[in-house]
Amino acid sequence: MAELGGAATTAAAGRPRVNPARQASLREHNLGMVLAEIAHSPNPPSRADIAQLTGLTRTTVSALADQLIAAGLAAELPIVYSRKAGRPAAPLVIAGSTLAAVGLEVNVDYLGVRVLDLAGDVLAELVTEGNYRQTRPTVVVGELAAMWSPIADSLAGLPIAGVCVALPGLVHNGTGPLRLAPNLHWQDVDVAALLQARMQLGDIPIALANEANLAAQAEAAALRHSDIHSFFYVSGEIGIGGAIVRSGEIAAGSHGWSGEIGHTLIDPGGPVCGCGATGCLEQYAGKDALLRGAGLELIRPVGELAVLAAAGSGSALESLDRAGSALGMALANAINLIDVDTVVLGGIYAPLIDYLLPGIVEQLRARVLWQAWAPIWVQAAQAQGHAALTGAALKVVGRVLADPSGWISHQSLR
Amino acid sequence: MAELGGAATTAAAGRPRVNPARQASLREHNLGMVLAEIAHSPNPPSRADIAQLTGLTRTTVSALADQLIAAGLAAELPIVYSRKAGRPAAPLVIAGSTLAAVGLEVNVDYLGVRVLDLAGDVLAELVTEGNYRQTRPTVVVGELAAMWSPIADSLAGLPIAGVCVALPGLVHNGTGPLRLAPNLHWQDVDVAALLQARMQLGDIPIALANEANLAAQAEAAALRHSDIHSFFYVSGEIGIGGAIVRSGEIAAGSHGWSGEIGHTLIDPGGPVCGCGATGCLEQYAGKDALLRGAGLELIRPVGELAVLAAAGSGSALESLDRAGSALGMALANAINLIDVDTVVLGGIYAPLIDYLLPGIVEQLRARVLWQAWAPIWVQAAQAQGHAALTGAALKVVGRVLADPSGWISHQSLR
DNA sequence: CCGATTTGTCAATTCAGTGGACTTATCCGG
DNA sequence: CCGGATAAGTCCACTGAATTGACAAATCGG
Repeated sequence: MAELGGAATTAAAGRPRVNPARQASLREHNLGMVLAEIAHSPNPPSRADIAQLTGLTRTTVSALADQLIAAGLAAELPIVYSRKAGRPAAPLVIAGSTLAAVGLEVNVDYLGVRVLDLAGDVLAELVTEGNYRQTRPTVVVGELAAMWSPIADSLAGLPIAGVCVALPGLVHNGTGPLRLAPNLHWQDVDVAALLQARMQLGDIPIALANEANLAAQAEAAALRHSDIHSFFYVSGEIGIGGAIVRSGEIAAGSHGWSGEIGHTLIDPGGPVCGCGATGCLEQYAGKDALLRGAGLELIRPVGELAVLAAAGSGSALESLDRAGSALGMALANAINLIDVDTVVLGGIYAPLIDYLLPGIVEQLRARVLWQAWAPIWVQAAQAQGHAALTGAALKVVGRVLADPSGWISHQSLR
Repeated sequence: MAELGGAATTAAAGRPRVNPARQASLREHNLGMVLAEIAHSPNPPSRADIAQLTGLTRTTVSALADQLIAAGLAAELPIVYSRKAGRPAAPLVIAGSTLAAVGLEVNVDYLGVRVLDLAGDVLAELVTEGNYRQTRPTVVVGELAAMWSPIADSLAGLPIAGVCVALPGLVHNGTGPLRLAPNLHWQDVDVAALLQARMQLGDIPIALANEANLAAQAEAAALRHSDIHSFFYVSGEIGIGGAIVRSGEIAAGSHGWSGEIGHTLIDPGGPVCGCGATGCLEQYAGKDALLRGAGLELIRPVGELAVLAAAGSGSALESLDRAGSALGMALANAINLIDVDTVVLGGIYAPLIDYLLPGIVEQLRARVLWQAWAPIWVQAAQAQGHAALTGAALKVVGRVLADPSGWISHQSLR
């Protein structure tokens, strides 16, 4: 976004290049800017507000807004009487229910479908709890497609802007196959192709992404109206995922695999990890390690751990403290490396944050080089309830918001 | 760069915003694109070549090229007869000797000045070896300014595009004070203000940056015509610095402090580090640790270590192996986190790479999650001879190349 | 009801890039 | 030695997007 002439084309094995800018690029850019302003303002802005905020003239904003309204991407609210002098403003909002952004998720203990409209409101949703460890991809994808089909009917002709699937593993470049999902026990599965065959979506593109990255995207959206736009997101589940967010955007890395913090080295003499190495963070702060350390069965929900800790159970507190310290060490490494000043703890860590924080803070104090010069914030995630599912749908929404002209011309073709 | 309407303005404590695009933004963008093409093509391109490469029309490229030539940023070479049919092409190059980009460096064992022109050729250079541990900033900056003054005279009226200073420590945001340079023993020093007072440059801005980040910038320039544009750069010195390079640009982080890998945790039971924590990478792979492990005095040059290793010295090989393993562990963490597929070893590691590589590769094999799906490259730095000094000057060059219209209008004001 | 004020629109202007035709300059084959 | 083929660079009329300043619309306050 914000690239003149569309995104820079990173030609395979070539020097990074930028696209030429023509008159149409101006339109695309400014159209995107106006739509972003409508989408992200705390309350619906008027054309004049947008002109003020963007630096464009009212004339230009008017023309652009009209185009957005005509395309069904924005809408005018009834004018609101502000009891101030002057002609009252017509507030603009993102148009709801004009398109469907589909988020899907395959995770270790549930499958999910969530459909948002452009405004981010939920149009439909379905989550099936289950146990998907060591499953066969074709079967699970079939189940997911079966969940989709009644929802597809209920959407009744609403144009589908795209589909994005959250997966608990390494996804190659946002489209390529799922390389490795250790807890599902999947490897080199072309999830997009499997879904394409079963969902009957025609040529609607199916994107794949890592679950933690998408949860971070949902969190970035939740924090949009705060001052926090760059942070490191930690997603505590069976495994520990993470994502780097800069100015509200996921920094995905060269292959889309960035943010993997679960196998940070904590102690070379530590326990052997499922990945084959020794002393990984996951062995100290993963869900299994937390529960085992507290003497709980691995299938118990983490809520029980919080209950035990609140009751003062020694083994629970000890397990949480150990996990907190280990998390702190790994996060200190990460913060020194990528220089962010905020850490957001999601997944199972959010409800446990009070017990984890002392250990984390102690390690950050000791190990982050610049901790004396700038504050470091650690907080629980705002986005709740299958955040990755929301993030997946938001990714589709974001694509339309970032390039409304693309969507408009795409729509006008059908 | 590549942002329509100039860089996005990240307003303090506001949501990230983008600038409005007007006609002039088109010019700026395309002018920058044409200049970048001239600067980065392996051999001097003609107007027609540039049109081909950028996607602009020949007409447009001609107009833009003429503007660049008029501004003294580009120049036409004598036409070259290619023995092909058709009118011969006039090759365009970056104009040499039309402006001066000044790189300065304060490091632990030398001070340096290096002046490049826009084409990247060295116009002047002066390096003074010395021992600057535990020095007083005013004295050292005075020395540096004294080195500058004869060079300034020799540049005889060439316009100075900017000054950038490489420092071995945490620099706040590229301009703010130097927060901490442990080996110089400096803390919260406003180096820019000190230099401004002594260099008599008028209102020419003085930027500051971390030495490792700038060395990485030089390396990125050296690798420009290769296929490598994203990598993690490790700068082995007394301390161990690093930098993240993505598509040829330094990813500096929220405060400009990213890339610090020297205090990655290797073993919580390890030796106490100067930073106060235990088991940092620096204690295993820093210059002092390497020499001490090999039984050498700390003031010896690392060349002696390579000699000992080549002669088969057990303690030298052991020290190098230990360092290699530790580096491998830290790099595995970093690669999992930021997802790059290339590591460049600079500073003292470049000449020692053959001895370090086995340990590094072993750890990367064991700990990088995706190592089975994509190759990881580890190589020695190409840029030699005070790379940070070159990087500092290149940063100034880069600013002009990225925004030629800014430079042109700036120049026309005087 | 009228002036002040603010929103939204209209018309004329400016400016950058495009597309097609044209000029310039070379190579090559007869 | 000349003319056709070929490619580079330029000229010119045109298009499209944003700007500027004026104007119409709609409200508030006295």
